[in-house]
Amino acid sequence: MAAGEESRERILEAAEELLRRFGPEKFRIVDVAQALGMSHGNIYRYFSDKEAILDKIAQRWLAKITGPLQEIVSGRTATAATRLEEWVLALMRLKRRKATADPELFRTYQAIAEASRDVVAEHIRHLIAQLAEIIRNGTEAGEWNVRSPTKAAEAILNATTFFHHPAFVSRPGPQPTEANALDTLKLLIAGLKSGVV
Amino acid sequence: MAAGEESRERILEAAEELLRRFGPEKFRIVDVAQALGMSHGNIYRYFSDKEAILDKIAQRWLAKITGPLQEIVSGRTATAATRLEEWVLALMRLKRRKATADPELFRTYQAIAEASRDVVAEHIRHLIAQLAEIIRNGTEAGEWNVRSPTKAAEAILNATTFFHHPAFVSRPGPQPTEANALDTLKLLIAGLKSGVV
DNA sequence: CAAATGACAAAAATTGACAATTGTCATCAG
DNA sequence: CTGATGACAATTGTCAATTTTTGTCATTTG
Repeated sequence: MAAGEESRERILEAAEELLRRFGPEKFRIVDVAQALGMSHGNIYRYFSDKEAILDKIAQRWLAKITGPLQEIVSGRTATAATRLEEWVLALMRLKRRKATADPELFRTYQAIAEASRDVVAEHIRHLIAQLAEIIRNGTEAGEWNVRSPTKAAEAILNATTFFHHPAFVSRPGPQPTEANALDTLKLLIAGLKSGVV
Repeated sequence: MAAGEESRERILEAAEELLRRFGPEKFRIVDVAQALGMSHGNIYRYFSDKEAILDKIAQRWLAKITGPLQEIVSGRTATAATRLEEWVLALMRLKRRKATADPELFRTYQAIAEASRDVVAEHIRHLIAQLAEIIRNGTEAGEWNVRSPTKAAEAILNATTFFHHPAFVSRPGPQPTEANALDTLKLLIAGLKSGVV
């Protein structure tokens, strides 16, 4: 392990623990230091500031989304259409499950992710890349007729935002159903055949 | 004018003026009363509470969106596909223009609308009804093949949320372009031909 | 009698003094 | 020389006291 990497790791773990326990607004650098039995000044040897710690935690959280989705991208057993549907539904379910199981914690991660704009942008690029791969597969298999898989992937991610974006998933009140998502997906998938993108 | 309607109207006008000037968090019933030279207790003869005033203002604001869109719905000159595209783009532009022209004021209206959940729900039903009409026209004209125009309308409104929802329109940072919206719309419109909904 | 007042209790917002937190850095320990 | 400390100024958060605002209602006005 590279020099200092272990300390970085310990700090992140302690930080995440405190974040889960007390939420983002009561998250204190001094408390992280105390939990580790070190002076708070020392934390700054490993992270430039509080934000850098939160960025890293947000990054790890988002990786727990793209991880499971990658299996759907790589699992080449089903048709591309089925995988695309499954990918979107899985994204929707992953977010929903976390939001329902522990709304407090979900809002915590949502808040820190929202503050880490670059981290989120990278996450979105990753999601688009995954979707683009499924679309490319479908085109190569003759299932669809798509000139620009990346453009199509962006269009589909944008079009399904309502179903999986944390801002909507954590909204109070009635949520859209999977059936709603499938209606939208059916239209989009039919569109992929037609060569418009 | 029905009894008391004039007073209601004057109160709403004064309230909106204060709201525009000082924003939603500094909006005070007592100030509305003072602006009209009446005691604040008298306001409650016309509105059950502060929320009722804000609901009404939100309702009027949202009506300024559906109004212009209705012209696209009713103007039967172009093809349904063109009108559907124009309708979504118009919705996007209306929101964007307001958000860009005066971000502060946009956030004010957004905040009060967000608090008036029933008013927003009604607005969304209205939008769906407008879209459904365009879709019904397209189906009757043989342009598309849609069994349930309302379902299709919902699916399309959901799919374009990212482009016109106030929460996204008022987000800092880069906004999706009209070209992005058109990519999504092309897929959706192609889907309408295929009879999947 | 419809329209308006103003006094009132309860709730909510504001203030300001005080405490805690952040981030830096000169210094220390091994 | 790397890792850690603790004292420090500046910023940010807390909380109880105080003020303002809300919503009601018995009473007044024209």
